[in-house]
Amino acid sequence: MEPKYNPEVIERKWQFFWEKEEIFKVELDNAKSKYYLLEMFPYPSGRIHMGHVRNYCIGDVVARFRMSQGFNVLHPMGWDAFGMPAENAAIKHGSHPAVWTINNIKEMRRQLKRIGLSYDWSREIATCHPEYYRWEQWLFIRMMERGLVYRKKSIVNYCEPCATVLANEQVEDGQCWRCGTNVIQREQDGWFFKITAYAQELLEKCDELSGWPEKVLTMQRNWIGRSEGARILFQLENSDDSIEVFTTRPDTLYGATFMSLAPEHPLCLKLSRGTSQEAAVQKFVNEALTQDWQTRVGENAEKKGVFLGAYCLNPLTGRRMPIYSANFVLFDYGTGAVMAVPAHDQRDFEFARKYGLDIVVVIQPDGEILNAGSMTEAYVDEGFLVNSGEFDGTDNISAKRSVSQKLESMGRGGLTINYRIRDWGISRQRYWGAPIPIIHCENCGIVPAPDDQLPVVLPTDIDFPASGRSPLPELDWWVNVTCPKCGIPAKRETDTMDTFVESSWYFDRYTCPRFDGGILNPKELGYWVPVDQYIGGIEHAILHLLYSRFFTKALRDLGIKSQDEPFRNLLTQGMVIKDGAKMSKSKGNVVDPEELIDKYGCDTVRLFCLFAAPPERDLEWTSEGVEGAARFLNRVWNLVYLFKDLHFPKHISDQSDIARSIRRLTHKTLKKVTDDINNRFRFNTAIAAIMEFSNELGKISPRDTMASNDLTEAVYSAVRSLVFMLSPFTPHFAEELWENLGGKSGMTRIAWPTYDEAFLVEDSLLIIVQVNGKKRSEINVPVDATEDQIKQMALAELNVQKFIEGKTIRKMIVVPGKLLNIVVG
RNA sequence: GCCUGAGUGGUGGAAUUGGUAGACACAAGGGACUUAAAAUCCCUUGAGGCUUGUCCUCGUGACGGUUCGAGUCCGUCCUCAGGCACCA
Repeated sequence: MEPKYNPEVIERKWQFFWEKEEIFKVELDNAKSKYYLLEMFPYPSGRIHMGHVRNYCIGDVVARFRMSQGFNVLHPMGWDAFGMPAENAAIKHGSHPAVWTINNIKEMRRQLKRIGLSYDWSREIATCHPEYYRWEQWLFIRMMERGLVYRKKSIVNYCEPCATVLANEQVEDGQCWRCGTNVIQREQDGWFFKITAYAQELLEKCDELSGWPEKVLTMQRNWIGRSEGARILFQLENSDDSIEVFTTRPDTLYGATFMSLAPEHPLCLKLSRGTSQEAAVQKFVNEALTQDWQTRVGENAEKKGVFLGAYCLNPLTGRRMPIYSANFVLFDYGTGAVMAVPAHDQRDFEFARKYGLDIVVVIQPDGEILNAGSMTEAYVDEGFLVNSGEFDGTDNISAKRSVSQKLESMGRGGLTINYRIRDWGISRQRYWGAPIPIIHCENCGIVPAPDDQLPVVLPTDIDFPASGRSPLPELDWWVNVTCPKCGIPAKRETDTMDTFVESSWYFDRYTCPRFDGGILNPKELGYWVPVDQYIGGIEHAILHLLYSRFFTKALRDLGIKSQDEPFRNLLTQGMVIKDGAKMSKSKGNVVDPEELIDKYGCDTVRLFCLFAAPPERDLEWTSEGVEGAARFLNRVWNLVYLFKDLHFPKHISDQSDIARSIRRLTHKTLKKVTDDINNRFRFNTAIAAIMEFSNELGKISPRDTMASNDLTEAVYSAVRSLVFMLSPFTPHFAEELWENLGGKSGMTRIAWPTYDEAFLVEDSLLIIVQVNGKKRSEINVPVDATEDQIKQMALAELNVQKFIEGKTIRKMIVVPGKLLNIVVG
């Protein structure tokens, strides 16, 4: 055994060993319990960063621990390989997105391998691979057949020079993030996934996700945004057409005095046409649509509107309600039209005051008379209906139902549930994404690519234009095809899919990554899913996790999956922070993982990542802390070196108190570490316990063991337990020590040590003695001491007597094995 | 504004079910070794007090409450972080 810890040599040695022996390769085995552990796969940006390291180290501890517990652990890794940065780099450096991506994957795979993670690399997936997106295209068509995919016109952020739709997060201050041009709102055709079909189930199933952080569930519930209310039809004056609104306050319908439409609402221009308001409305709508979002609906945005020159009729009062377009009405929510009840809605109130519109009070609170003329703000709370015809006097809560029922009987609306969540627009006018497998035919319209023509391969043998535009629409040889239905010349869809589509099902594909008989191999899928533990950043709390839940439900309804939910347990790890801020290039506080590995070895880096904070909290990076982790490993190395030649005694002839206490601490630590990893994911406290254990062992010298073979046995076992407990955290370090101690290599295949309750028994107990709840003394009592004996010993304590002298003992509270509280008065 | 979290020494954090507050580590100070430094090892380290003890008082964002006993439970409030936000 080397007298000094040399991480560079041993890390290379053990990584080679694990790879050669295929230690982490797993296969379906019905005889064994499976455990599917997954960390969110990375975007191949080129270099791994500390956030990745932290995420994957946390996962690796769990994986190795479960392996040692005898589970058949599926622990895969892959690449979320489509996306804009590849195109961006291509424009900047003149490389091809595919080449850039493949090189990045190569580099990052090399970096990940240096951390010594327990992945089954034989299952590696890159989502840009045609054999991956082939099945995504297949699924797209199946979903289309079930009505879960459709095409519609919608209003999107659009950058003209770049010729693409931009996601909201790609618009900065109203400008394109890449070219700086003002983004415009443009109506455009696009493909949508009907996630709203599952809105209710996605919401309800949140209650069953007991292994998810409450925080994430709350965010998802808010995002889905269910609200109960009514839909109401307002007939247009001099027309048979109606405007439909959604409201949560049908009880205030008698007080609706005007109507507000979102500027995007098609009726704005239609109704004002030919009226004296036509020009004003055009100007207003145009302004609202070209304005950036913050200016229009931001915190300080002014509420503005314009009369359309048209009226609709209140279905219950018959009142002529002027129709306005208002900038604060969201086209995306409800129906994009709002019945305005100024007396009972603050926005409508302000709007009515500004434009001189009628305010009619229809809800009266108890003990206060509202007067429309003197109100300074809307009354939005509960009360009784007034000015509401047959409903006068009913409380407004029950009026919600009765008013809705009346509307329903009139055919003018009824109770309904509205969701905030929108359908998922997946069309991107980008090149580097999975092609949408559709053919547009003049005769047949939209025709899916036939299954036997899948995958629709993204052409890669092309020059990538410097303009940044997708080259696909210009690629005549690719775009021009014959219609699979009627055979006439037709054109391919040139939009590609949002990259969130790939990440919505990759965890299923890991169960059978090379299967070519279908999207998923039912046998493998049935054995491995659901994911038992998913680990990743909180930034995916809504999008990725919600989309994945949606896909699992869609796959279930297609008869492919049998689970309702993809991820049984979710751990959201915190960010890596340095000098109080998230590591970023712009702040100049980035720490390069590889430099650290060069300097200290990956085991030290791993140990620090796991020790400095519990996983879900942010981790403050300090170089001193890393030094500390390295020092600890050196101390353990030296300790093991010191005791490496101890032999397990043939027979034990003596009894040693030190041996007993070492044995007790060994098993106590085993219990603590097992429990912390198993049930709590508290690696920081597990490591702290190991440190304490190691500190105690450090106090024993080899000379002590010569005198007692009882102690020899205790230390022999303690040192081996110490090394084993470190194996999930610092696996190379542990394997090397284990081997030097004569152990078998491949520790994940060796059973995790169990603790023995018999060794945990203490010789004596430390009892805290309190007087009136304040600690006044502590006493050591024999384990078998009776309550009376403990009380007598406590009362005999000098410092206790000081505080009870001259007072009456009211009672004594005994917490067995821990504490005695003497209550005096 | 609403919804989540969180607030403990100089710092990161611990205290798992209401029972010794500050484990473990970092930093700092002192000492040993060394010609010296680094490394390593040992000691001290929440604040305050004097009577220097198996001592006392205070102390977990603030103020109340429940309890024999509260970092932990309840109420009110403050601060910070994250999410949502004119959602009809």
